[in-house]
Amino acid sequence: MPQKNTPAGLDVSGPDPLYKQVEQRILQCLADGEWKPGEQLPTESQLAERFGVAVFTIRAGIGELAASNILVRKQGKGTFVARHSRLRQRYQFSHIHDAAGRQILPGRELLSFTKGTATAAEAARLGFPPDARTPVIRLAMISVDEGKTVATLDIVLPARLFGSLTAAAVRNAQENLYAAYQDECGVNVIRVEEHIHAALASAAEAKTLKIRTGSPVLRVERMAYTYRGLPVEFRTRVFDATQYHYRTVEGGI
Amino acid sequence: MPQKNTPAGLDVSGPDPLYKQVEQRILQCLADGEWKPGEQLPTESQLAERFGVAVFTIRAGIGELAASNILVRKQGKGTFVARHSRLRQRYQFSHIHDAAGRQILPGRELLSFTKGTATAAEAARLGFPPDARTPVIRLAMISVDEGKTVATLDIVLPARLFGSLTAAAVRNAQENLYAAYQDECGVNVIRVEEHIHAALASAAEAKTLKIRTGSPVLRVERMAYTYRGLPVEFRTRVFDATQYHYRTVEGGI
DNA sequence: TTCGATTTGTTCGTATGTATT
DNA sequence: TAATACATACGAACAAATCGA
Repeated sequence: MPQKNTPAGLDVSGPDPLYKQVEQRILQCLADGEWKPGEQLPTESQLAERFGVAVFTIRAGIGELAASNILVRKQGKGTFVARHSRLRQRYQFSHIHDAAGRQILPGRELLSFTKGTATAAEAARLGFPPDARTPVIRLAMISVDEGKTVATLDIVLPARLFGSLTAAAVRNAQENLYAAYQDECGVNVIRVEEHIHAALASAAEAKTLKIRTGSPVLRVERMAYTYRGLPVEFRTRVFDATQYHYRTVEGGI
Repeated sequence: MPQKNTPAGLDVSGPDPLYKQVEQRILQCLADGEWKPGEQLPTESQLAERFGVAVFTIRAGIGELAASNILVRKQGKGTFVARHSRLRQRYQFSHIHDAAGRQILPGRELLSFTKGTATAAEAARLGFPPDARTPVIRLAMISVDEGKTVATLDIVLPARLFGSLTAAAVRNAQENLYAAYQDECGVNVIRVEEHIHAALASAAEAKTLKIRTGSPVLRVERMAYTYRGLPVEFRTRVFDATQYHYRTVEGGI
């Protein structure tokens, strides 16, 4: 008998330690939608019984997912699937700051909500074959802060995942659009990658942002991913580089 | 007796749990230079005896510092103070990518190494009073990749911490300048904050980067910090935005 | 308001596995 | 091979937070 399998499928003699297998199993359940954003997971003892391991091992697995902001533990209540709060960002996903260093948390205004097919470039980014005419939803928006247009915001979403998204839901969404993705479509963004470019404002951008054509702008292209690296959103933000900049922090303590 | 103190000073009845106190004590030892970059810490059992707690508690404290890349644990060997490798970045501190998405890991060329006093703005960033005429070291460099000048790189260092730094040490430093800071001056960078601006190339920048004056550039201003939030370096990098861009990733798994 | 049941947080002791020297 | 050191795993106890009776 070269290996021992518990009924739950965890492999005691496998290459990965049990707590990492627990982590993967929980991630799989999340990807399968068994536990949706905001919902409570079974208690640690229940999970221990289900997976056939000690509570200690469950805690180690959950601990890693909590450190990654995938799960949230609340003493006395339980363990929950992390949500994007409606009122503030779960991550510091908004990196726009003004010249004084103050973080800008702008509101949004929806200009258009249209359905179409992905361009080859968009399909490639969203993980679809370039010639598949993948149905997408396009959102054209502007970011507004204290009455000023801070940035243009263009979003491309695969229609297959976001079929239930409506213009009204986008308009009603408060600070964080990703909360609407969760509530309306069950899509949970857990990772983003951004490419920051500098460019000169096009005539259209200049008009929207009320700046001069050819003045410097920052263009931020973001890919957002859900569980298991599945790409779910491509967005482009353009803003006046003479008024605003982009800020990041790296490293701990 | 409202509280109980072990001889090592850990407060059992304090507001913070023991493992967090262990974390703080270890951080203090690092800040005091008791264990220098690359050196081995006492074993977990020794630390447990020293602090008067169980090995489990020491492991919890060390675990948090290891997760922050402050310490490195090696099975069978011991726990070590993390180092900036000479050959590659400990963090993905280099965020410059080309149009094809390839990360640029450029070499450096030292143009000048001078000593002077901080401007008011520099003093403010480095945590000194603006009128103190704080002595600083200035490094003017260019980043070079495959024979091309990728970026200008200007660094300001407080002379008080970097008195032992020499132009030769900077020239000899391989990929990672922060390794030289460790080896030559015992300064360990553990956190950086970057502000990314877009601008139009000045005449001087254009000449160095071999681009046209007024073409778009990205200007990245970085503050680097060591233990306990002490600022130790201010650097500015400027590069051609038509060839290169800045990339970040956020979130887990 | 108080009390008790539930759930996670912290701490300890112990045993065994695995990498290093 | 043997000793050392960290990694994994289990069991147990109590603390702290939460919630409902």
